[in-house]
Amino acid sequence: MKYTSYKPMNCSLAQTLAVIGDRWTLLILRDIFFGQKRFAQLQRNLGIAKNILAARLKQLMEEGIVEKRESESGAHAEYVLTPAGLELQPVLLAMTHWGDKHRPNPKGERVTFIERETGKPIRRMGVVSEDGRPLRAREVRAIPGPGAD
Amino acid sequence: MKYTSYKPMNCSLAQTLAVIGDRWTLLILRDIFFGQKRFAQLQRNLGIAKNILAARLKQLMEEGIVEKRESESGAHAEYVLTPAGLELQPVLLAMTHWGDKHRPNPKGERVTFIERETGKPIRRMGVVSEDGRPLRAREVRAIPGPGAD
DNA sequence: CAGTATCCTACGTGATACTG
DNA sequence: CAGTATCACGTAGGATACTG
Repeated sequence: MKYTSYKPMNCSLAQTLAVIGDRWTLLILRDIFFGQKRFAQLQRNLGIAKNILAARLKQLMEEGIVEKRESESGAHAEYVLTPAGLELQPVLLAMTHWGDKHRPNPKGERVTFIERETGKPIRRMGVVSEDGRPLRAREVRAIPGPGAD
Repeated sequence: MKYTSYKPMNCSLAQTLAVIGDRWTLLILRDIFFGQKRFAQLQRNLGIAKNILAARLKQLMEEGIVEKRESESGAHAEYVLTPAGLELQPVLLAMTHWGDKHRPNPKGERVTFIERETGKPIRRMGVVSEDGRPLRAREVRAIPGPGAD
């Protein structure tokens, strides 16, 4: 009768969904990845209700994805990604790449990710073999590990 | 007053969420990636209500992620991934990797992805520069493209 | 500015019964 | 087996007013 929770599932994907699977969470993280730090900025950019944003940020803090701190001037609060949060970048980028390819804007790419130092676009997110060859979906197989049921 | 829809957002990430952002969708896709093909299998493995599963599969077909076909014997229906669906694999794998690392099962890795031909584990999903160097989140920058607002 | 506190409602979900 | 139909429910989401 209650909504099924992701938490008790012994599945790495479900565990990730327990953290970022809510409707707004990934969009909030996107904005934080893009440099937004403040509550009001996030709220305006996203058009999200304040109570929802507050709840999601609280949840992200409890999950260790985001940290709250004072700004340098001490004038306001800032939300920044923790190391665990930063490691969500491959997830965000893989989803962004897929959307840009399969649900494109007719005017072209909406966003390009470049390497900060060289200015060159990064490589498209993809599955890669141990020695660096790109693999297609069918060339990959999943086998249960010690933590499987 | 209505739930905010992802569709009108000019954002590649939001577009992807419009396709796979529902609570059950990614878990269904996971099972299909893992080789499940039939309605009853999916329903039992996931513990999902039949009407929900039917609705999600229908949606996935409309979005061009999954196709329905007859089994070879003709005895039952099968759901298989389209090319666009197969290209979601990086998303699934990135999420699985994150969950396995940051929400681990104490007994060890829940699943390992190996290259079918060599049997060797694939490389961990990560952001990579044009010439193949792994990049950390902070070394990547997003710049607006022609499809940006 | 950065939230809480309330209240309301629509929607996603879940259970079950039924059908070709 | 592979769904459809119906109904009942909880909760996520939304709007708004208020607070330190």
